[in-house]
Amino acid sequence: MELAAAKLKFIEAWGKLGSEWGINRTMAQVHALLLISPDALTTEEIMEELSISRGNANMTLRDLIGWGLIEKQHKAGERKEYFFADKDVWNIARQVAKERKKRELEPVLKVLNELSAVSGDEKDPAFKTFKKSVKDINKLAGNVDKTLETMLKAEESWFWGSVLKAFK
Amino acid sequence: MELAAAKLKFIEAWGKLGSEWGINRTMAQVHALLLISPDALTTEEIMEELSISRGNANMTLRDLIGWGLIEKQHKAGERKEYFFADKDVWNIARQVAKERKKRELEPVLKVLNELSAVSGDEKDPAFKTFKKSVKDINKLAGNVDKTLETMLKAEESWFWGSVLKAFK
DNA sequence: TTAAACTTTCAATAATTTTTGAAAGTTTAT
DNA sequence: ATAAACTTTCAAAAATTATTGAAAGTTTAA
Repeated sequence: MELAAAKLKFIEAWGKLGSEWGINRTMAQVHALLLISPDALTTEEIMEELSISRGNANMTLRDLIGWGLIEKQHKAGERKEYFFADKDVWNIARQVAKERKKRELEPVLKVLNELSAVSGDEKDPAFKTFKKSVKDINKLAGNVDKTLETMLKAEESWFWGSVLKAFK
Repeated sequence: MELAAAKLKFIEAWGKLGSEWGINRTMAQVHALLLISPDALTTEEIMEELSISRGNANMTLRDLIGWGLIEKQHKAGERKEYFFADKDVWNIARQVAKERKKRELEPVLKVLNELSAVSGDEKDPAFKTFKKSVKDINKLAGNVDKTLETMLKAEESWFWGSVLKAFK
């Protein structure tokens, strides 16, 4: 396969994966484009490459900056803003994990903790089932949380080395 | 908090989390409802409880069966179908991991492998950057895959015991 | 200060996803 | 065979989410 076709396929696959996991397709595609681009690109170039409007490009780029996945770059003597993606895949994974933990997991954990304090009749099957589910989910979520915390602080090789050795 | 209010809050939170992770909100809510219900419920009861239409309830229940999260139950002498959810949270986590791996991760891994075979000029920065990204993502995905494989086969206590011990 | 170059905003529109509900289909009992 | 009880389908409608593009805003250079 030629590079040009491969790029398109990569961008498409990344966009699809993103949308299946609750991330805007265009945002994933812009990220993919910057990830495989050796140089920083302008809004203009991104609009062109992905056939999207100026407004869409601008909003998507701001979102990606908000996710900590891309940065602005300024070139000497030029007014235009250039954008580039962190190319370190482990950093990307950690950044996504960090943001989703903060935006989505933590609010749910907060609710689950509030729900742990539900009051009712210990003899009522509905009450017992509810409490057990909340408790079990809390326990699982706690383990996920600890693992993510470790991941966020860890070097890639140490992290996977530890995990995979543990499964020997 | 009273049980009735707590149930509503749980169903709402589960629905929100689902939708943020690419799972239909109603599907997550129906799952939440069955998860905290000590008995199997009929389509009628689910429609009533969540204020959704018959068609929606039927489709959602079929989807949940497809995900391996709920099952039909037949009661002696009754025509109606009853639905109940597996209450084991570790089983649920494994089932979701298994399905998403199959439906979403594996197709992407397939594409990434095809993209590894891209041909081009080794001196071209665009080519080098593309290959490196694909290679790095492949490596990360491979580690995720191994970890998921282990998770799918493992008992909860062994799995988390191993993981958390590794991070000591 | 002016104007050109560039970025941001946001109301309107388009696209996608979800839901409805009535009709069609199926199963069971008599 | 019939009818009641129940399930499934799917075209149309509603709701949600994403995108456009022109106008407004900002920055820089002369």
